[in-house]
Amino acid sequence: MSPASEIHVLSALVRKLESIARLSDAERRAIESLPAKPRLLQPGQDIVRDGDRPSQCCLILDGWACRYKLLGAGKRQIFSFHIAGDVPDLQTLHLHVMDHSICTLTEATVAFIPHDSLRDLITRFPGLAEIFWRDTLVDAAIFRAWIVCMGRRSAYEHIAHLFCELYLKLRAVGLADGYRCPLPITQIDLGDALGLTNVHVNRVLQEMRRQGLITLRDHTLAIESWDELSRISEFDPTYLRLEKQAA
Amino acid sequence: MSPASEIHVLSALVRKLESIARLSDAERRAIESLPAKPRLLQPGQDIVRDGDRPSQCCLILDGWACRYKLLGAGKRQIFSFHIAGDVPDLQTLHLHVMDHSICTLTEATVAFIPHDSLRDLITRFPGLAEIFWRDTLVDAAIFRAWIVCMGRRSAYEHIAHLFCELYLKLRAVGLADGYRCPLPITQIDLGDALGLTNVHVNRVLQEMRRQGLITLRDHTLAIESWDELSRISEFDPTYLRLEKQAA
DNA sequence: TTCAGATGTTGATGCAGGTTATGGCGCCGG
DNA sequence: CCGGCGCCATAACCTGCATCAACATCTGAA
Repeated sequence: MSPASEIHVLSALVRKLESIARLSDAERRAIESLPAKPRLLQPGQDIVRDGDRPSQCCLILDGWACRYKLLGAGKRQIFSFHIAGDVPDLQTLHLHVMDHSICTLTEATVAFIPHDSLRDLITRFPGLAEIFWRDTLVDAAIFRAWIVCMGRRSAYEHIAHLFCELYLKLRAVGLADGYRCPLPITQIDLGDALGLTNVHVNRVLQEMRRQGLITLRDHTLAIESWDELSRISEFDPTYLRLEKQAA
Repeated sequence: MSPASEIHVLSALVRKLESIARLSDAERRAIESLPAKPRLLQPGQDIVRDGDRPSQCCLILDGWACRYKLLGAGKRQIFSFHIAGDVPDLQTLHLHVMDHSICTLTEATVAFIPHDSLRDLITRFPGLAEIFWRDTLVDAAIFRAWIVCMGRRSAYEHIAHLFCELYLKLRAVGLADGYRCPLPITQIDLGDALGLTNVHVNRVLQEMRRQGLITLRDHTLAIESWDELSRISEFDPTYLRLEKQAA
C-alpha cells in the first residue's frame, strides 16, 4: 500500500466519524496514517465469524456488509447494515470473542486495521477514544430503535422506519441525496433484518408502491413521500446523532 | 452523606464492574470515593425521560428499573431490565440527549453521580474508561440477543431466553442462586419487554409451568430445569461476558 | 446465446399471537 | 367492612404473518 492510497482509504473513516462528531486536524491526520490493508470481497463472504477472536478491525470502504447471527433450523437474524466508513467490529477492541458474524451483502472493499494500531491511536488521542466510544453508543441506540420496531410496530411501519434510517445514514456519508439511495440487497436480506419472511416483505413492498410511498427498482430506493414514510413509522432521527440533521 | 455510607453505596457499582472485568485496588478506591446521592423511589417513577439532557448518571442500588420508550397509541417497548450495580444511562456521558426513558419497576434506591465526577475519574484512570466502555458494549450485545429473540424465536423460546439471561445477570452480582431469583415485575412489564401482550405472556407462562420448566410465585422465579430452558431457547451465555461463567 | 440458479411475485391455507371480555384474588384506603 | 384497583387467569374470536407451492424474471457463467 502506498501512503497516498492509504490516505484515500482512511478518508472513508474520517468522513464517517465526522458525520457523528467533530475532529481536530491532528486527529484527522492521525487517523489517516493508520495502517490499513484493503481487500476486495465477493458478495456473501464472511469477514469475521461468530466465535472468532480477531486481532484487527474491519473498515468498510465500498459496498454493503451486515452483522448477523445464525440459529438452528437455518434461521438468520441481521442486526445492522454497514456501509462505507463503518467499522462494524469496533467492539472487538474490548469484547474479544465475537458473538455474531459479519459478512458482505454485495461485492465490497474492506480494509483491516490492527487492534494494536487502534489502541495506540486512542492512547495518544483520548478525544478519539471518546469518539469511537460514541460510535459504539450510536450503534446501541440503533439496536434499541430496531427493538422498538420489532416489538411494537407492524411490518409496514417497520419497513418504513428502516428505509428512513438507511436513507439518512447513507446521506450522512455522501452516498445518497434527493430522497434516492442505493439499496443493493435482496428481499431475503431485508426479511432477515426485519424478522419477516421474504414473501411478506415482498407483499408489504408492493403495498408501499401501490400507496405511492416508494419506488424500488434496480437496487435503488426512491422515497416518494418522506413525510408520509416518517409519519407512518413515527420516525425520529435523534437516535442517529447525525451532525447534519434530517431534512 | 457520610463517607462510610458512600463507600457502601458504591460497592454495588464495584461488584457489578467486577462481574464483567477486573479492577485494581486503586481503581476500586477511586470508584468508592465518587460522590453519590442516594434516593428512594416509588415503583413506576421516571428516573430520566426521553428528551432530557442529564448532567448525572444514575446507579441502581436496590430494586429494579428498566429502559423503555413510549409510542403513539399507548404502546410501550422495554429495552432492558436493570438491577443493583447497573448504570443504565451511562451512555449520556457521550450521547447528551436521551432517546428513551428510564423508570423504576419496583420500589428502588438510586444514587446519582455527576457526569463531571465520572469524566474526571476516567481521565485519571484510563483503565476504568475502558471498563465503562466495555460495559456499554455488553449492553449492546444484550440488545443484539434481544433482536434475535424478537425476530426469530417463538414467544415460548423468547421467554425462556429472557429467564436464562436474567438469572445469570442476577447471580453475577450475588442476587440469585440455586436456580431461583427474584422477578418482581408484572406480566405487563414482561410483555412490553418481549413485544407480546400480557395475555399471551400469561398463556406461555402457564404452558411452561405445565411442562415443569419453571415455577413462578410471589415474585420469585424458580428454574426447575436449566438444561431444558437453555436448550429450548438456544441460550449461549457468551454475550453476557460474565467473568464467573454459567453453570 | 443459452441455461441454471438466485431472486421476485402471487395464491391458498394455517397458526401464533393479538384483541376483547370477564371473573377472581389480594391489597389498601376510607 | 366495603369498594376500588392492580394483577393474574381464562375463554372466544380475529388477523397478520408464516408456510408451502408454483411460476416468472433476472443475472451471470459457459
